[in-house]
Amino acid sequence: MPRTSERYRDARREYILDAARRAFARNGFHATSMHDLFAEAGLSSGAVYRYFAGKDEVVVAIVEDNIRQIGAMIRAVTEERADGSFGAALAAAVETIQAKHRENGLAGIGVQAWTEALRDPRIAAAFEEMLTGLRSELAEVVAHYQRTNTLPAGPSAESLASVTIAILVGYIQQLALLGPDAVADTPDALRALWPPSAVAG
Amino acid sequence: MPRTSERYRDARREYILDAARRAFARNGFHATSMHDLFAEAGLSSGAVYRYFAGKDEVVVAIVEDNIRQIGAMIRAVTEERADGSFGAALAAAVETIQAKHRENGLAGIGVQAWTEALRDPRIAAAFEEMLTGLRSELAEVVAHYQRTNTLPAGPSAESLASVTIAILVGYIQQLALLGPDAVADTPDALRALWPPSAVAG
DNA sequence: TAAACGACAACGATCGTTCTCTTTCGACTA
DNA sequence: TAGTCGAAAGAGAACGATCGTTGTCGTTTA
Repeated sequence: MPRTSERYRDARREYILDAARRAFARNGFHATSMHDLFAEAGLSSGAVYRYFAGKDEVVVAIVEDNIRQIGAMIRAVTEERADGSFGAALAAAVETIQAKHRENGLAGIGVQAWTEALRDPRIAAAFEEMLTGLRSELAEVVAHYQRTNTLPAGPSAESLASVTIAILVGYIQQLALLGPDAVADTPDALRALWPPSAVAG
Repeated sequence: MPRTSERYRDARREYILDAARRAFARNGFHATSMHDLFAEAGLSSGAVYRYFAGKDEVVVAIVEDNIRQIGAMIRAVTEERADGSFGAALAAAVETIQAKHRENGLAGIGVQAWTEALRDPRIAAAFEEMLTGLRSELAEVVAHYQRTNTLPAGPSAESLASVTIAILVGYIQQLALLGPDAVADTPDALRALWPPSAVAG
């Protein structure tokens, strides 16, 4: 077996995915042809097709990675900031997303991924898992702020978690469509909406 | 000139757009071929191409209409509810969007439209106009709630308007990806977050 | 040295679009 | 008012281009 170490194959796969991410971020999933991808990667069709069964598989791999990235970022930030204010945690999440977007077009891929979820059951399932899982995890964080009177105690923690996710999703959309500068003041607004020791509800 | 009244042509165009909307909501912009559209409308290619120069023009027309619809709904609700609470206005907007989505798949078309905006300059311009226009209009509404201490006075009204738009955009995404039932409790959460006479900030 | 890797040409299918021909109907004329 | 003409509307076959994919053959390496 020549050149067939698992390490080699994984690295090659990742190399192709990196090229695909660049091409997709530049021109979109559908406007990017496989030939465009071959050119971006500097590889032949044969090389790429040895690692991916088809274009759909490349797209799914990229989307699933995008979902994991965003989910992980939100989880990490909200959990490690659990001692600060709710607004500060949200602001930190938003700032992390923005920084990542500047370096690899995270938001654009994300918006395209939502559209793919409407059509591809695998992607839809990945999103449903991520969104519902994130909602129940955020619900625990939110419940903490409800107990400290930063957030109203009336509504369920899950419903507040949904609104939290909506804010982040909406931020990603504006990041992709309007650019980072247009939403540069969002973190300030979030911190002000839910400051360290406010009492709402 | 046979059958050439402006009324007839407009009605015909609208008929084709209705068929396109159904087909696009079912299968997505790209997975729907022109032949699918011909079948859905019960027309020949010649008939459709007499009213639209190409597929892109159909997509742009649908997207621009979708943008207008959503923008108008938000404007109407937030302006006529300016006497109630901020949370109630947001909840009403969300409920209006949900009702419209149940009847014509508004949210799915919307999510797809965001992706198209990344690639088509005409759609990008339409979105930028809509989002920035909506932001400055919502800023006036928001400023009113800032004066009545429902919203914090610290951040700019524009930045709070951006967060407001993010909530609505994020809600539309969840509506499209998870379905109406998964976000049925969002209105309650919004009303609780910004109740009639709360003091925040 | 055998098996995996990779290059490259080419194929088959799909899809958007066009072209030609027929049908329909409003306007003008006798 | 009846008849005719011409232009717009519509049908449908077909075309050309694109694109994803495959198959073959040389190359590399454990």
